[in-house]
Amino acid sequence: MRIATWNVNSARQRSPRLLAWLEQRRPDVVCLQETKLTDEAFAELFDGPLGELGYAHAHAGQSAWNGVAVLSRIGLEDVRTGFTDAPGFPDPEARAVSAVCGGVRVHSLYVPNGRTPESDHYTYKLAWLAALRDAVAADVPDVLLCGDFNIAPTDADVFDPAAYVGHTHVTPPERAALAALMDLGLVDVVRERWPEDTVYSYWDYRAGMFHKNLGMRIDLILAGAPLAARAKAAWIDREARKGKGPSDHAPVIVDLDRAPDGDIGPMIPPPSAKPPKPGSGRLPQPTP
DNA sequence: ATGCCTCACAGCGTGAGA
Repeated sequence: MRIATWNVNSARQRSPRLLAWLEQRRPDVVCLQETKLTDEAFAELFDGPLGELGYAHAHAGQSAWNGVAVLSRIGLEDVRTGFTDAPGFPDPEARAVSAVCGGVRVHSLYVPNGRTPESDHYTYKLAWLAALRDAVAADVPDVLLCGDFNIAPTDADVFDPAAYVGHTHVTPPERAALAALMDLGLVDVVRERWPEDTVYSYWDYRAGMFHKNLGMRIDLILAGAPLAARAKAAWIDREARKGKGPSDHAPVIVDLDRAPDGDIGPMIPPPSAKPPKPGSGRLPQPTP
C-alpha cells in the first residue's frame, strides 16, 4: 500500500505533471494540498482523468486559495471535510479532508502558513493545530496525517537555521504544537527512515534554491505506531521537483507492508533472552 | 544539466507563499 502527499501549488497548473506522476509512481492513496480550486472546478478538470487511472477522490476546495484532496484506488469511505471545531480566518478555510482508505483514516492537511510570528495568521496556525490534535485523537492509531504542515520539526529540517530566526516554521510554539500532535502516538516516517540525512520537501522557486539543495522539510507523513511499523520505505520524490513547471514542493511517499493476518511473533528477542555469544552466529557482530 | 519564482485574480499590478 503506497501513500503519498504532495502540495501541488495549483492543481490546474500542475495537471499534466500530476497525472504523469500518478501513472509513474502508482500510489494507492494520494493527499493533495493547495489545489486552489473549487470542488466544481476540480471535478471538471479531474473526474475524467482520475477515473481512467482508477482513482476516486474527495476534494474540499475554495476559489483561488488552499484546497485539499484525497485520491484513492483502494476505496474511499466516510469522507469528512474539515474537522471538529476547526478555527477559521475568520471564516472556515479548505485545509483538511479525510477518508478511510484500505481500513486507514487518511487526512490531507494544509496547515496555515503563519506569515510572521507577530501576525493574526500565526495565532490562527497555532489554534488550528491545537484543534486538529483534539479532532484526530480518536482516530489514533489507525491514522495517517499527511500534508504540508508548514513546520520544520527540528533544525535538521532547515538548510540554515540561522536564516530562519524570527521567522515562522521554526519557532518553539509551532514545534511544540507539532510535538503535541505527535504525542498522540504518531511517527514521522521519513525522519525515522532517514535519521541522519538531509531531506527536504520544499525549495523556494527563487535563486536556484532547489539546485543548491537549500530547502526545508515541512511536508510530513505522520503514522500511528502500528502503521509506522509496517513502513517498508519512506522517501521524498525529488524527481518531481525537477524540470519544467514543477510545484515548489516534492511528494512524500511511504510504502506500507501488508498488515499481518495473525501473530507473526516478536520481531526482536525479548529483553530476557540471552544474547548469543559473540562469534557464534553467522551475522556480523556489532562493533562498539 | 536539477538551473536562478510562481500562482490567482484582476485586468498589465498586487498579495501570498515560506
